[in-house]
Amino acid sequence: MATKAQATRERILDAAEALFAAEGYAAVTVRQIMKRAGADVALAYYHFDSKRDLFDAVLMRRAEHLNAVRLEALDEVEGRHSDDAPTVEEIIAAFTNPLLDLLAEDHEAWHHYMALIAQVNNSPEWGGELMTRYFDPLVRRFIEALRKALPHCDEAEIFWSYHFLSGALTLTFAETGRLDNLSDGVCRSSDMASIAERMPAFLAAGFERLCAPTTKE
Amino acid sequence: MATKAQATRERILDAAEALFAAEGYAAVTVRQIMKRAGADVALAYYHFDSKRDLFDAVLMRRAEHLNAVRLEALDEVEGRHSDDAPTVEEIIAAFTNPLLDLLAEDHEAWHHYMALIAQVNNSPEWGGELMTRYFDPLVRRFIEALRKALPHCDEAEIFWSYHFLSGALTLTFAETGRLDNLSDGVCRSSDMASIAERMPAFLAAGFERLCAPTTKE
DNA sequence: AGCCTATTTCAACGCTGGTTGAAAGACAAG
DNA sequence: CTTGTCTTTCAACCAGCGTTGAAATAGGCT
Repeated sequence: MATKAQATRERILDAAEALFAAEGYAAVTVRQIMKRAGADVALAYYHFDSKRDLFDAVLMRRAEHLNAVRLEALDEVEGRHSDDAPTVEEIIAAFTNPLLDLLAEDHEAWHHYMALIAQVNNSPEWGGELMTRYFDPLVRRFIEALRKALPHCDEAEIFWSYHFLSGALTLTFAETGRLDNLSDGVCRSSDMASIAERMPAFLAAGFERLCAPTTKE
Repeated sequence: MATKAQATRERILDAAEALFAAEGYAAVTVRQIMKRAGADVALAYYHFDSKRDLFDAVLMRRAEHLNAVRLEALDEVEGRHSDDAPTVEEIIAAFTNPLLDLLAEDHEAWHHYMALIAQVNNSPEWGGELMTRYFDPLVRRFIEALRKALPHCDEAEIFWSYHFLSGALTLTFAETGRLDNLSDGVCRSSDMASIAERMPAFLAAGFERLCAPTTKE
């Protein structure tokens, strides 16, 4: 059992996660990471192949857990509706609530991770490929569920709606402080209860409006 | 008329904009920028104080124009409604349509700019401060207009809704290719007509749902 | 013509980046 | 105690970074 080495490996990942989240991949040096982790620089290259490999490991580590709990939440919602389909808002809540739970459990860690994901999602260099690699299977399951909840809805409307959702979600969970500045303190980015109350409702309304058979021929 | 030097200055800004948009501030070197601009490295430091100053100049250059045309669009919408208030969707369209117009005029340039803004908006390091510095006056005007269109609505609901809008908008205009991958080609990030048809409607529905006096006491 | 200023080039400085090879330490098995 | 493997440290390499000072060029005044 290499439990001691595993622990340092985790410390390295934690340090890298925090720094990458705060300043972005390129702005952070391996030396900074290892200083924060309290270990020698060269040790990074014992546990990981390269800086880039370390970055991938940071992304991977929590992606698996996150996908698992979200899948569970979706299954739970679908299980509650054995005959009818869940509402759009319920499905979206199954997508966002697990995040809120994880943030409640360990805000520090998951907050860093979410801030990092927001940057990746919005990067032309990485957004296309990395988000697809780490999250696509789960997202496709959610889109499947949404399609059932909106049976008369075009495929394109659902994909576009999901894309709007993705942008709103990643920015919101990134907690950049923008909202705090803009609202002069009326709203706080870190107020998870406010997010839980508002985000699923807001987004569900968007889905339903786009999928309503109104103006389009 | 320093028209010749102005032209090189613009070429430097164009090159910097494209590279910063594609790879982020820290990943891009001044040498790369000047190579793309077809000029000597040192010339960057004749026209700008530092790499960071160049970055600010890139952001500033189009921000002013963008704010101006958006303000014009909002004034135009409000002018059309001298007695009643414009609808939420009209106001949001006044926020997004100018972007679509600019992209139609010169896609290359404005696409780079939007991709850059998406990264800034989602960065904890810059999102709070820079977005506030460059866009706040305009955003506050829009929020004012929205407040009039939703007179019974809480301030907090409007700020949160705007925040969701901001995330959806910046990711969408960043055109990262994520949507293309996810939808297996059914939707294309670069399809501006699809955005124009769907985004204002989607977001307006969200605003209206959050501001509807239903469940909240 | 010569001059003056605005612009552009050249060559370099000091420093830090990611990365590595070899040596040292820890520690379990024999 | 010795051996061997896993983990950690030390010291260094070299390419490339942001930045600068001084020299070259260009182009409008007088």
